Amino acid sequence: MQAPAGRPRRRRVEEKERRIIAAARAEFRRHGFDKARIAEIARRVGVAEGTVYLYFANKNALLLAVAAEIYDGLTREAAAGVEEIADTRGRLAFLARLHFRRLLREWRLLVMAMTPYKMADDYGSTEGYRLNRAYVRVFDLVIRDGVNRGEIRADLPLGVMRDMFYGGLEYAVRTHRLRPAGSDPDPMLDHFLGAFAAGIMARPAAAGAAREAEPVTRRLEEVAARLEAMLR
Amino acid sequence: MQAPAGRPRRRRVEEKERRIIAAARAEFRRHGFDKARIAEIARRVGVAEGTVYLYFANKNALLLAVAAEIYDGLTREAAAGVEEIADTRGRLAFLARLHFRRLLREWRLLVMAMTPYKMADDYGSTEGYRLNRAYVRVFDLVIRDGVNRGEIRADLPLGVMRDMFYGGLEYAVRTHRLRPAGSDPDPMLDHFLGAFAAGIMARPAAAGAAREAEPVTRRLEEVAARLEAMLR
Amino acid sequence: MQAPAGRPRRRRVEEKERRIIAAARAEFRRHGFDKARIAEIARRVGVAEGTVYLYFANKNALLLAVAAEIYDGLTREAAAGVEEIADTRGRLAFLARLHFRRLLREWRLLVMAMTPYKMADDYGSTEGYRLNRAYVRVFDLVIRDGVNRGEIRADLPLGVMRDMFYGGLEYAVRTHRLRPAGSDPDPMLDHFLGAFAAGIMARPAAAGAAREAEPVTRRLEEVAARLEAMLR
Amino acid sequence: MQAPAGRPRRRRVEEKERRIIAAARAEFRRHGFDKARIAEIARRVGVAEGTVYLYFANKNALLLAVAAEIYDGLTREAAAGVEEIADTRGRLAFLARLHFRRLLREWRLLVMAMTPYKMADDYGSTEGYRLNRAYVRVFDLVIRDGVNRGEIRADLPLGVMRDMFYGGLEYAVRTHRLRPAGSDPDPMLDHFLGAFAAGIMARPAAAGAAREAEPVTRRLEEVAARLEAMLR
DNA sequence: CATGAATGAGTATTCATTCAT
DNA sequence: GATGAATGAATACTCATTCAT
Repeated sequence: MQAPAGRPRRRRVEEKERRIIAAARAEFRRHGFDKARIAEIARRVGVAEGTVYLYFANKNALLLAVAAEIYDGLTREAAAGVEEIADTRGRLAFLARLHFRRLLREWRLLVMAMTPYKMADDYGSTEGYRLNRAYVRVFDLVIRDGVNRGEIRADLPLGVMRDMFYGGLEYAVRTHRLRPAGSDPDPMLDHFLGAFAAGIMARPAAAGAAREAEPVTRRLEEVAARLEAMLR
Repeated sequence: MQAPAGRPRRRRVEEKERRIIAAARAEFRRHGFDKARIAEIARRVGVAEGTVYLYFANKNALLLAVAAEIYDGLTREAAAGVEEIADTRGRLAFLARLHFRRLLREWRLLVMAMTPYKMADDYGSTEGYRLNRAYVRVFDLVIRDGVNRGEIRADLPLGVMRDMFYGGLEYAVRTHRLRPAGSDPDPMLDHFLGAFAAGIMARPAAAGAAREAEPVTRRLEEVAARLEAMLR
Repeated sequence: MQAPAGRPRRRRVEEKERRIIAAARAEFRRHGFDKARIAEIARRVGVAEGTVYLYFANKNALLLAVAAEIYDGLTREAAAGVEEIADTRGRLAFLARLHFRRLLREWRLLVMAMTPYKMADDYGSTEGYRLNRAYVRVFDLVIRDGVNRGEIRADLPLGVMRDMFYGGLEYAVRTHRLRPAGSDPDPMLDHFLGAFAAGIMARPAAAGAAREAEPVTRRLEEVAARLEAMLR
Repeated sequence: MQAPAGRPRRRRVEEKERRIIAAARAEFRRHGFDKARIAEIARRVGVAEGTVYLYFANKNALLLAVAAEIYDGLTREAAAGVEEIADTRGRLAFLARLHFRRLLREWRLLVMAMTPYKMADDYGSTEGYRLNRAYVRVFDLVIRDGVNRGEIRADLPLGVMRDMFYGGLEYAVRTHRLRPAGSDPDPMLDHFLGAFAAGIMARPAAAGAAREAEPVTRRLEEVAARLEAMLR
């Protein structure tokens, strides 16, 4: 009834791989790719340097594994969250917030993982590219679903929306990082989503007219507020 | 009786500085930052390596000077172009195309010039940041002007629009680079502008219902303007 | 009633040893000693790396086994060929051609097998040395036989002839390798043998004057032999 | 009257190059190529490691420089010695002794320098090959001169003689190294030269006969010496 | 202003060999 | 006998930057 020896050993191997990735993740986060030292990663895991190379061909492969782990997590969270939300707008809000938060919290690591390292010209054929595709597929599905439901404009190429969404979010994180620590990003995200939705959502006739009037009424309210202030 | 040597000497110095920057730009473009060699830059200019250090404190300063040159050009082109266009939408189209083209053509150099700052924790206090601010100020003016004209929603923070615009464009370039060489980016840019405008414009003169609402909102707008004038 | 397992098992073991040597030979030939990888040898044989070390103490021992195999083959061929040839000159011609061809064909492997010993200070106590001795013994026997028959000068130390023969041949191969591929080495080998024979043969039945001197020297030789016999 | 600054600096540079080569020579001799450490060479010269690379592109270039120095010395000595000797046989004896002694004294370094390093297949296009050619050219001239004087057989290709000469000598050194330290190599060298000369020298009728008798008379003299010893 | 020789820190990677199973 | 995961030593080379002239 002894379990075949292969199993536990195999499990130990997978366990070790995970620990190496975890250590690498910490090291990359702390020091960036170039200054991360394989020796330090090995030391943390408690193995010899050579052992790292039994699991990963080289430093780049290690970064890729870290990136894959991050992307996997992101993709899973994104997919799970989307499944629990019914309306397109809500789904986009969820994806935006998820992406924004993760990017903000692990800026250095994620930029490193997402920016094709060293601006490779062959990014398209990269493993990193495939990881990215898998992640944004969740976004794509949300959009396609929204188009089918008539909520999203059918005339816009998906790629344009995607670039505007994720590009805008990345820049938004960058901007947010310039603000004092602890600033609440939610109002900004609301605006972002508002603009993005306005850009891509189909306009049901009535709602459209109402929305067009929105800024004007808002300005009127501002004027009113000022008048009130004067009278007080 | 000594002729004022300062001028011509100064001119010679500036001339040499320009030549160093030009050589650096070529070298950075060809090899990227890390593999660019100061020695090669000096050789091209025809000076000793040490001489480069009389003009620039270090390699980073050299990259910064190159970036500054690029940004200056961009900023000038952007400002000049905007001045010749009357309507906001046309201005944005111009800025988008300009940015897209430059980024596409000098992707490596521009990403290089921007990436270190992306990851830096003190980006806000960076010279690179200041260069960037000067450049996007053109965009900001276009937007503010558009808001004043009532063409652009007044409720959206400028920063959100800016991030969506430039973030979206950067990602669009990245996407475009994955397509076969020579692909025409214009249709995509049109869609991008369409979506962006729809997101931020107060009245993309489009939807039928919206059009009917027009007289009403216009009258409201006029009322608001008069009230504002009174308050000022 | 247990069948004597030793035999077949032993046979299997020897079989595996042979296969390892064969794989090592191929690997060494292809990549040279330093770049030959034990792992690749094991893979080819279809055993684990550790298994190789059950048969050979280390990489050097493996090279030695390969060298031994080569030397054994050479030695056997040399001995067999010499046995079938009657005259000394013909025997030397055979040995020269055999050595030349083998060295030419397996230059890299054979130089590799010999070079470490070239430089080692303890070459004399080396296994490689013993292998070499066994091989050149065939040459030695030919020479001794030739001396006994009066065909070869008795005054020359055997070692001198041996060094000239094999040293000359090794350099001849080296020279031949510089010539265009496919060049015919035979004319060169004929000249080599001619010069070598002229150098060591007692009477290259050639020069006229030498023939006249023959009776005199023969008589002197006889006197010397008699005196020597007395002294012994 | 100040000497141009270029000179002494240039002289210092050449001086440093010499010192690096000398240190490398010592290091290579002691440890062989692979185990020689650039760091140690730099330390001995008293410069930084990087400085070594200002003078030599890499470790191989350094070995080549050492080899060149050795070859230059050998070539010069060989040429000078030959010039002072009139007869071909004497010249060959000189060259043989010179080569033998140098090879014996600096066996490791010279084998390293002479053996095309790592058995390169493109030895023919190697700088090492050119150095070697320059050296053996002295031998070639001696031979050609001997042929012109009628002392050396005109029917033998020069390459054959060269290979036999230097190949034989290399093997002779190897053999000699197996003998007890301090053994006198001269008798062996005499025999070597005797055999070599017999192999390549043209035989003037008379001299030929005398020469044939030589070994016999030598043996007679040995016998006489032993008889004398008995009578003493 | 200009030179250019000298500096020296800093690390990924390989692979023969071992030994617990 | 066989396995194969783990070990760990060992080092050439680059190039931005400096500073004596």
